[in-house]
Amino acid sequence: MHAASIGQHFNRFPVNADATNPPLTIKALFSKQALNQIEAGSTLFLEGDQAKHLYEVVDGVLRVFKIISDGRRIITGFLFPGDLVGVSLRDRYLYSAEAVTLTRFRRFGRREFQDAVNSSPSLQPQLFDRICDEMAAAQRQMVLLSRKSAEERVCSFLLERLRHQQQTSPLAMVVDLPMTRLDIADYLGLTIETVSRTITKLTARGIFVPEGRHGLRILRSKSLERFAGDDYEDDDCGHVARRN
Amino acid sequence: MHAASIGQHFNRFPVNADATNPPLTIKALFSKQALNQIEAGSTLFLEGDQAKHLYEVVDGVLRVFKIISDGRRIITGFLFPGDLVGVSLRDRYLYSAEAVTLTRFRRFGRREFQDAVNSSPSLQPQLFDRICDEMAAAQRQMVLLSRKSAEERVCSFLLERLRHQQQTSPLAMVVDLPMTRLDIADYLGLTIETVSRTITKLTARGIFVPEGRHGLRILRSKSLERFAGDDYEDDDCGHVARRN
DNA sequence: CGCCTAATTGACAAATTTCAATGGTGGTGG
DNA sequence: CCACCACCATTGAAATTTGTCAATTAGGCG
Repeated sequence: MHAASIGQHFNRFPVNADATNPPLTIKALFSKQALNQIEAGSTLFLEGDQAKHLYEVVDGVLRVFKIISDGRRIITGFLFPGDLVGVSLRDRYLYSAEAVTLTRFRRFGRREFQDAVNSSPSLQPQLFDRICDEMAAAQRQMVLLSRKSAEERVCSFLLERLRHQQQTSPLAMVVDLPMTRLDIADYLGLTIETVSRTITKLTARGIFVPEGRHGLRILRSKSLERFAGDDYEDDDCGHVARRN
Repeated sequence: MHAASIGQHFNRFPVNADATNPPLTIKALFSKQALNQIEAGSTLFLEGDQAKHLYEVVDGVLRVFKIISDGRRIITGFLFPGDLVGVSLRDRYLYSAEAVTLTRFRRFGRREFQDAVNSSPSLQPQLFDRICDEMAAAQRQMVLLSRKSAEERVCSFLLERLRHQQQTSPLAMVVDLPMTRLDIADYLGLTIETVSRTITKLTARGIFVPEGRHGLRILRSKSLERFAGDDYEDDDCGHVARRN
């Protein structure tokens, strides 16, 4: 993927937890905070709440979503260990956050966090990087929601998850999906039925095999990539004629 | 709209263009840069290019987009006078930018911009605010693309444009649409035909009347709001049934 | 082992896209 | 100044994709 090759990540610095020096990494900053946890299904905060804190997911998975009229839900993202919740917001949360699974997290007062970042030149680029990642992800999602077919959406999602997992276990070929089909549907802008049918169809084609209810063993990751539909690196310059 | 009530805007400070003091606003920072312009239809930069500059639109309109396989185009945003292009990016542009109309702009080296912002405590919150706005806009767009009907998308778009124009001329009731229907379609994740049909339908309902090819006089802005589908501020908890 | 909920599957409906044709507008050159 | 051309927009009809509604199946946990 293109985006992966783009940025240097500054958030892999060695951790300095020494109390006399300011922390060198955001991770170190959070590591001093108390560890909390919430049950699967419970709410971390609601859209519109005063945004008093920032959160770092330590363990588990969160879903971040908005609700619009007649109860339609849009999951704008899932958050995994190491992710920050609420980096780019002002005084109110723009979305709600719930635990998909039992989730442990640390939190930080927004004001204190800002102060810490502002006073540390080494933290600023890290925060900026995180924000850029968030923005890039948002744009990828807009592409997905705007123009991709159900099949492309599901493949993109699985690929995203696979790649993410491979950052920690490079050889992993089983995509773990702790969230429900409804969560996936609300993330991909589809219905539960369409997600299910698409998974069935891809299974039939031998792209993967289900492994329990929350796992898919990827058999042909190349096909997955091909079906994901973001191969703008294709033949030539990508300025070719378009429909009609 | 909810988002509008959320943040304080720090970018309305009085401009200090005095050469001896650092500029107090991003606008002031840019105001010292040379004015350039590009023709309608020409390219400012391409996705994947080295991101050497940041741009401020002075006059005109830009479209910002990505292209995926088989030439599908996704316009992730339009940029109007006062907007910045490329605040949240690393070393490469994540999207291409083209002029919709003749556009005048100023630009700034990214490195210099970062330095200026980092060395000025008054600029930092301004930049942060811009980034938050960008993120909030991206999320609104995800909601739109994920779950809204064609009618809701078109109404949301027109409302967005109307509100934007009313920031400068509060009583304006004519939405100016300098972009083509294809641009609108690629922004809303629809086809040109669906956009056209939807506009026809809304015209028939007396929501607005066309004024030339690039203008719509809004007659019933309340209806427009109602049809836009983001009335989560409703009576009570926002889980009520709606519309038609 | 059996229940409960999540997931799958099927038949049908609805919304949007696709394909095709027509209409309109603005610009340019005769 | 008008006519024509190119491009953009609109409209219609058919096709396709996805959503909706209604069963049915199957994991996983007590």
